[in-house]
Amino acid sequence: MPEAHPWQTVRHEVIRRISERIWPPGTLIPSEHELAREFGCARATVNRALRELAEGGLLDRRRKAGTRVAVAPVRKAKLDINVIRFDVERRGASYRHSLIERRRTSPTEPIRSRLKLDRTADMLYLRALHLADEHPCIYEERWVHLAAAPEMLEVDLDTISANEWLVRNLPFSSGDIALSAANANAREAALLETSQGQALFVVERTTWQDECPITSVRMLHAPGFRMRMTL
Amino acid sequence: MPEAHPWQTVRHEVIRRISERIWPPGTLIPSEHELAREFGCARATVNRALRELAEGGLLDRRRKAGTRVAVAPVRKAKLDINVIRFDVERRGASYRHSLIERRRTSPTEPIRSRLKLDRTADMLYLRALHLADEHPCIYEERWVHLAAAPEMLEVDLDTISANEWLVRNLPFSSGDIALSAANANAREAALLETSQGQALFVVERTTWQDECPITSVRMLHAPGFRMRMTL
DNA sequence: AATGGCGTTATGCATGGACATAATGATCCT
DNA sequence: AGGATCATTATGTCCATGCATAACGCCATT
Repeated sequence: MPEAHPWQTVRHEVIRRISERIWPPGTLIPSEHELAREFGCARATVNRALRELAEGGLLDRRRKAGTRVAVAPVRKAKLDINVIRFDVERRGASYRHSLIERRRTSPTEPIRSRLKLDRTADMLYLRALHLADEHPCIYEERWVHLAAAPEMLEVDLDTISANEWLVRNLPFSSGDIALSAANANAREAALLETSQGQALFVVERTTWQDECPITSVRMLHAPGFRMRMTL
Repeated sequence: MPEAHPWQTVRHEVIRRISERIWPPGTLIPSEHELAREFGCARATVNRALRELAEGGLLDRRRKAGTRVAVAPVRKAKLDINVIRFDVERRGASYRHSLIERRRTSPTEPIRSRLKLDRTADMLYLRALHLADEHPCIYEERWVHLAAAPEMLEVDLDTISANEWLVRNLPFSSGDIALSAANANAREAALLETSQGQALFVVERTTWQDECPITSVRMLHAPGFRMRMTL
């Protein structure tokens, strides 16, 4: 495995020294200057390597104080949030989605507080099913803030899912995600072709553009779903 | 909001142009050279900003082809994986853990295949409960590969949890995580002080050091648990 | 019309120098 | 002794420049 780029060589070597406990947790490691001399490269190169490792949580860096190996590393796992259709098709299944309900209405109280809107807000309430090879894989309930996405009214949601339209047309700047587990109620069980009480994986996502809420969605995954990530 | 650092100014401005659809999805944005001229900074500075945005999934960059706004952004959510004790204490609760079982044994078939070990592997099988304010919040079943962590045999697991000891003493280089939902069986329900069939949030994590497996753990979270992340 | 080669170009990375900033630790003053 | 001050130092960031590499697109050849 030839390390073509110096900064990757440095990163790799630092990881090695940490994992082999040459530099145990808590150790103050040499300064960028010293490492640059040791590896025979520029300080900026060492900096790039150390910065990446610090972002990953393996190192703690503070000005003047120096760089030390994280004592109790808060590892950062990365999760790719993809368009649902892609996830399904990547698994080799055919994708289809089906709109169950589409209603223009004002938000319920929980949604109002979550999106920081008042009762006069003009919203679209959508319920839809995502299918893989004609089997339901996700049931979603979504609220769309029409002031943030007025074009949404014109979109043919049988052709393109709200999920995909929003991702493509409103690149959002921020959002938060909550993952949990819940027992399927009768309606949810029927839609997902499973039985009442079945444990479902729940993803709740709210996205914002600056301070303006765009959409909030609750997605129930069919039994057997596993969300994978690496760190 | 004064942007002290040029590269942050650039990043912020690019985000603005994307979110305000001045550069709609798919657009080929100006080259680093042009942006550097426009912002009156060095190309390296523009590069830093664009590279970060590309890592976040908002831009697609290819040599010669240039940089374009991602059409269907695969957003990257970041999850902080902390030591359980910290998570509990940060919520203001008192932490305690309790070892239920500790057995030196050879791995079961599923574990063997997951960790790519054979039946002769020397392992520690642990079952433990993590409590917040004396209420169970996580039940974990863990396999530790003793060849990778022989000191584990000497550790007093009533004093420090396996979770914490491993994180502190074996900074791992890689790992994978799978999240899912499962119905509690009778034993799990009893341990977590809930009822059978209750939907539980399940985290399965396997960590490796280079190619050598260290530990594989299945953690069942008590009802009501929500894992939060931002993107 | 299809194919193969080649120049052009945008990004990827490196260098070496510089200044900014923050925190440490020693020194000085009260 | 205690507190304020300041030089030191490691990281954070920047710049200008250069070479490396990948890939688009033109062009000549087949």
